[in-house]
Amino acid sequence: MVNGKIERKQGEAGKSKPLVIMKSTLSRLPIYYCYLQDRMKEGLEYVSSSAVAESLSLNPVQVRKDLASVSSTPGRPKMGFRTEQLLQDMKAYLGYDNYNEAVLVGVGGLGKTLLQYPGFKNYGLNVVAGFDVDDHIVGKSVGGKPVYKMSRLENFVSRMGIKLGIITVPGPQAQAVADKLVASGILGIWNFAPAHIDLPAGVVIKNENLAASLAVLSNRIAKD
Amino acid sequence: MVNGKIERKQGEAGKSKPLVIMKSTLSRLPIYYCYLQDRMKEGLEYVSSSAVAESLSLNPVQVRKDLASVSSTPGRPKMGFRTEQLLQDMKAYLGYDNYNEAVLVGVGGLGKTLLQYPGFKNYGLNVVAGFDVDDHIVGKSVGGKPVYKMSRLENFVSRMGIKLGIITVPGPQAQAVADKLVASGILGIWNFAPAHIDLPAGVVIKNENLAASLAVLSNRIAKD
DNA sequence: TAGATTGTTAATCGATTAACAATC
DNA sequence: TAGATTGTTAATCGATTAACAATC
Repeated sequence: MVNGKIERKQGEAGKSKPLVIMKSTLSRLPIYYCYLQDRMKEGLEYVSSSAVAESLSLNPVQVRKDLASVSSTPGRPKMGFRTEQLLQDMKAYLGYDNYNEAVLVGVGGLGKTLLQYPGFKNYGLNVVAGFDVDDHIVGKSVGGKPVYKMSRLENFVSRMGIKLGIITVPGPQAQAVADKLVASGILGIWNFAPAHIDLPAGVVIKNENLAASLAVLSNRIAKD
Repeated sequence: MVNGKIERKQGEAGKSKPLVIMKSTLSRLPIYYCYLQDRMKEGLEYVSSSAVAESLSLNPVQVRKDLASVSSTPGRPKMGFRTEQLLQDMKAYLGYDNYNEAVLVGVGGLGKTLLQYPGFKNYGLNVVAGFDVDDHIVGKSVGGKPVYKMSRLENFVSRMGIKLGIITVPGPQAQAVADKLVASGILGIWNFAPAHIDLPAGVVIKNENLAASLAVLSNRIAKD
């Protein structure tokens, strides 16, 4: 009994931070991050979760929990969180400190846009090259990034040890591209193609689906 | 008591379909739709929810419920749903039958891509024009869509009675653009700008946030 | 002190998943 | 009939929101 009590106490002292952060929290962090950067520029030394909630139209409790789950130091009553510290904690947690390299496959309309999108570097993402089957674009460079032919994909990815692949090919080719990426050692796929992709366990995927977003939006417009 | 019973019975007979469909279901419908189109092309007359679930790596119960919530006719045991009928029901529910007109503001990299994206017409979306401040692009046409100067936005939107606005301007300008759109009578905003937008009640917004998606994906890669 | 803000525990909500009876 | 599939009701899970005590 006494032992149990002591162990519990030690356990409680040990848990400084939750090991995992809720997925929903994670997807809000970049929004906070962006907002805090603006406040930082304004020279605001402290920021309260209530202020953040108010500005971003979120529930204050939700914001408080979200911030608490990443902040290395607890918020101070009546003050809130130190803006700079909080930004740094988020930056570290989101991995914006060290670049994550990625390749992009399919340099069409959307692919081209993403390849030259300058914003990714703020999110710790560095798209190092594009790949395409079209001879008209292979060999060119888009936004300073080289475009190689598909046959070089596997060698490039495995040699550079790249872990993230962005798929922007037409739907029917998505699975084949994914298979190649996986075979080269990719661990995560960001899929913009309108197609379902089957993957072996251990490889994670995030599907970006404009049609799904649009469906929700249109439906809400229609109803009101 | 007897009355109560009768009324309950009538109520049950009356509810042919749920009036509202879960948001999560709604966002899966386009995925089913796409899948069913492929099966249709293959000439498959019937399709079962178990087969759909298997192919799309979803839970069979979830798929069954989703399909049941849009299908005008119940699925038949041992058979499943008539592919053609189900496609038609989804098409109707998602509003893919009648075009929803939209304007796009900010014809930069992403804006240009979306303006000329041919896929939207499959989703019942017709982006009729783009607007921008840059004189170099104003007056040109992108993917067959005219690009007008910003000063024409409000007049254009209100005169054409357009209900949906797509925002692809840099973050700091998003709020001002949204205000103009709302003033012109827009009911829904599809926001691709990395910024929070405040809106009056009655106007719905869907924020598209690549940084959020990326955060979730990177985190899952890092952990595994 | 009073009031604003914090963190935590409990209640609610929405969505998914499990269990099962009904049907062809 | 047996088996695959359906629809529905109940249990579980994850996330949000409400309630409240603690702190500066």
